[in-house]
Formats: sequence, C-alpha cells, structure tokens
Amino acid sequence: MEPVPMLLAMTYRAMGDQFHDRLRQIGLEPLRPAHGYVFRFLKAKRATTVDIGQHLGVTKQAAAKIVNELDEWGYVLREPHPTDKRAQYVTLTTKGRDYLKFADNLWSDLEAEMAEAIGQDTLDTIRTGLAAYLQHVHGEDQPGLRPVW
Amino acid sequence: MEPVPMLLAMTYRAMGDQFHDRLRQIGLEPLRPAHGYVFRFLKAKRATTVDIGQHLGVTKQAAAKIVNELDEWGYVLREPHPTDKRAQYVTLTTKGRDYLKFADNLWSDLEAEMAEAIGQDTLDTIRTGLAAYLQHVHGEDQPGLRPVW
DNA sequence: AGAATAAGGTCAACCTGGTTGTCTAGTAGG
DNA sequence: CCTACTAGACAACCAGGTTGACCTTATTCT
Repeated sequence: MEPVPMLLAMTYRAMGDQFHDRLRQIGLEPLRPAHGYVFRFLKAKRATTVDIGQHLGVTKQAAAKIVNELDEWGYVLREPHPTDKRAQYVTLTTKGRDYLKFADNLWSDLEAEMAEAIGQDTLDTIRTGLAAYLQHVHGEDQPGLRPVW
Repeated sequence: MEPVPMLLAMTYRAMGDQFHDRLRQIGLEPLRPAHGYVFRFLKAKRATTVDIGQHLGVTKQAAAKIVNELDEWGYVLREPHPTDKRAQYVTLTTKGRDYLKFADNLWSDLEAEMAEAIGQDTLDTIRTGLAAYLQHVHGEDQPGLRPVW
C-alpha cells in the first residue's frame, strides 16, 4: 500500500504537469509554481520582496530573484514605498492580473476534470480533509509554501 | 478557496517535515525522500542503477549519485550481474532493510495521527480518491516519482 | 563470423534554484 | 543622537539535477 505522502506527491505532479503543458501551448513564459504563488499573494495584499520571501518560505535573496524575473517579463513592477525609502512595493501589472485569471480558470478546469474522474463528493472530501489536517498541524499561522521535494 | 494542488503540496510538506524531524532525532544520515523511494523499489525487485533512475524519473547519472551515497553509508551494495558483465545489481544491506522498516513504522504513525485528526473514513477516501485519479490520468504505467517542485 | 548498433556505467562540465555572508542606506526606539 | 534593526543588492557557494562524451559489453542484422 502506497504511503499517503507518495500519493500526494504523485497527484501534485500529475496536476502540475497538466497545468504546465496546457500553459505552454499558449506560449507564455515558463512560469514556475512559485511565480503563481507570488501572483496570488500580491493580489491579496501589497507586499515587498521581503514579504514575498516570507510567504514563500525562502530567503529574501531567493525572493528577489523571482521578483526580478517577473519584472523583466512584465508581470510585476516595483514602486516606491510611501513612507519607507528603503522599501519597494511589488505590484501586479495588467499582464500579471491577466495571467492569474487565466491560471485560475485553468486550475478550475483541471479540478473539474478531477471531479468528473473521481466524483465531486470525493473531491470535496479530499479538499476539506486536507485543509483540516493542515489546520490541525499548523493551527492558524500556516507556514510558507517552500519547495516540496 | 485554495486550489487543490496547493493543499496537496502543503500536506506533503507537513507530513514530510514531521517525518524528517522524528528521523533526525534518531540521528540517522540525512536521507532524502528519493533515498526512501529507492529502498522501497529495491525491496520490491532486483534493480540496476539504470532501473532506479527510470523508476525515479531522473537520468542514470543522477541515480548513480544517489546510489553512491547509499553505498558509502552502507545502506546498499553493488553485486555483479550474473549474465551481463556491464551491469551491477544494487541490493539492500541489512542496514537498508532496517531503515526501511523503521521508516514504514514512522509513516504508519503519521498516518494514524492524521486519521485521528480528520477521521479514518476521510483518510480512506483521500487515499482511494487520489489513487483513482492517478489511475485515471496515467493508466497502468505510472510514471516515475520525479522531483515535485 | 563480423560489423553496426544499443545499453550499463563513469567522468566531467554545466545549469538552476536555492543558501549564507557582507554591505549600504534608511528606520525606529532609548 | 546613538544604537540596534531592517530592505534590498551583490557575491560566493552548494545541492541536485542535466547533457555530452566515453569505454566496455551485449545484441542484432546481414
């Protein structure tokens, strides 16, 4: 019997691969999961590079690299912090928001296909079950989304 | 609402971190998930480095590195292939088998705690649901367990 | 049998996505 | 104002992979 974590990893891979494949057909930059998490985070709140690193669970230097890429590709831009002259807010451009919208639709599609394959109720149970487990382990303050492997 | 893959990744991390923590308390070498997968694979069948690479979904060179480590640490040893003078079988030592046993117990403990937290039936549904999805996506020939992130 | 091709294993160079460590400029609290 | 801290940039490094070349042994095809 496969250990549960193995199933989690394999399923994650399977969904991620499909996501990536379909994305590539559109011909967008080779965005990695971390980029997506940044978009989602930036949509929710204004944030600096340090904030992003914290959220991702990586060092600020690693976060800075990611932000640089996103900047070069036009998904985000930096604007001066109103009160702190050291800091810069990282904000989504229109391209960034469009990407996020597109990605969200794609995820919805993939989840819908999953629901079709294993049943909506089963999928719901998976979702709530995993969420409950995370709640149980981490309590309120969920940790970053650091690299998985 | 969190996308499902995010939940998968976070849960995988959470379980993996706990596994790693408890393992470290025992003071064993810093084995990574890939090493564990190798053990599991070697227990099931005799295999060469190339086979291992295939199973892991990495190049034979990457597999060779892993096997080298495991060899140095005494978890596996190489023995000549009976009919093919090029090839070597990689086999588990007693230390390797002991580790695997220990790890399996640890995983069981973690799953038991998970079951306690979210309910045995929920956990069962998660397990069968994910397995069914993988079956649906990949059919019979499951792919390797390549790095997840 | 002999030649061409494929496969196991090793070596070496390189790439990527992270790390630590150091520095400057700006902030905040006593 | 002085001290301690923080945002961000720069550089060196590391781990875990990759690609490519190679040698040796196997296999296949004529």
